[in-house]
Amino acid sequence: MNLSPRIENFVLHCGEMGSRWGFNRTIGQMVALLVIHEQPLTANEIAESLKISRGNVSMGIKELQSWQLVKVTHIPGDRKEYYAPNGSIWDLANRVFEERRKREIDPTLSLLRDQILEGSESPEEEYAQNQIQTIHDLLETITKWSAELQRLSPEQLQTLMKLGSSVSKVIDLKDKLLKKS
Amino acid sequence: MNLSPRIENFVLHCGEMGSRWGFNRTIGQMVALLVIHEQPLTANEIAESLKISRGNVSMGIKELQSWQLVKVTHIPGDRKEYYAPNGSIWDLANRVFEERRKREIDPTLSLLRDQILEGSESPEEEYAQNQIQTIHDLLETITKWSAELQRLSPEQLQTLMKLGSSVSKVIDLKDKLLKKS
DNA sequence: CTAAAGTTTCAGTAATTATTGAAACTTTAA
DNA sequence: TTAAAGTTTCAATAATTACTGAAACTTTAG
Repeated sequence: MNLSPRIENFVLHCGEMGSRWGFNRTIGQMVALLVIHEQPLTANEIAESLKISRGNVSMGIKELQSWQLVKVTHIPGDRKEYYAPNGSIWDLANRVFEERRKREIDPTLSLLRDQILEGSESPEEEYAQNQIQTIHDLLETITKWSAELQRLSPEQLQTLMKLGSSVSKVIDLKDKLLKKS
Repeated sequence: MNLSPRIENFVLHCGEMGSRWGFNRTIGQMVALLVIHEQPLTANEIAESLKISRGNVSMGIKELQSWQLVKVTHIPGDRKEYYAPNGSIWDLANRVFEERRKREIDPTLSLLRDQILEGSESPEEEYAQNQIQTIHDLLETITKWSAELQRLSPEQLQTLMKLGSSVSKVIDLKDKLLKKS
């Protein structure tokens, strides 16, 4: 399994970006490789293509499954496991987005909720408590909004995204709508 | 500078989350501390509160400035530098969001653009090229959309966010609007 | 100009995170 | 039932990233 220079370029880049996207180099490379290949690949092919150990691939697959980014397929008469991306590019991006929300926002939201329940004891903590409330509200809004986006169909999302510079017009529109009813 | 248990709790949590938010533990703690304190703090106070070295604070401040998250203030007759959050919670979140877009999306977008220009040579690369195009389009849409959000006033953004479950209604509305005109 | 107050830098080291590879485990064809 | 094919686990180690603290640098009051 030798990669063409161009594909190798893409795969290596995704490896470098991997850690910024919430995983590590190997995993970034693995996603890239799977996405760019029409046919599913075996663990050995992945290891060979990326020049990494078989064990590393196994751990990577496991991680990618926890992100729901790969699926396993089989070829009749062949007992090897073949791996492929779990859905379209759009599906994958959505899952990464969702998973990151879980890791980056949810734990904090839950801590802040608890802290708000406790109330502020000393007057010195009054300001702190206020700031915590503000952060909490912000995170909650983001969470609700992102859940909302997840609920939209890809087509609706496309429409929304493509609204582009007319977003503010839509907001105005919504205001008018509210006033009428 | 001793922190109350509750504030310490918050600060430590932000430290743990720091790396998930795109920086490191120290920096997460520093932002938390600055945000929770009404008065600006000196570098020494920060070092003492967080029990970290003075040098580490200096590097942290530098990093926070590159994210545009802190501002420096002075007290007349005192030549020490005092640090405070650079704007409201909402401003800070916005900056983090923007900065992360720059680090996580822009480099890839630029690589993909180049790769698309090169075109696909072998037919074997045809599929790869297609996938790259799809990723490119997705990232470009996200970029445009996020620039759009940055342009909205906080109030407009609030309105948009609070649309919540009526987002899809607004999209339908927009469709109707388009058909009329 | 100079010394005191304050800040930054960076080489060395500590802490964390990723990777290998060999051994253990699992599955299946015969 | 067993041995060959395939997969997973995990202790050891490599690679990366973060932190300290002492020395160098900068600023300013007198």
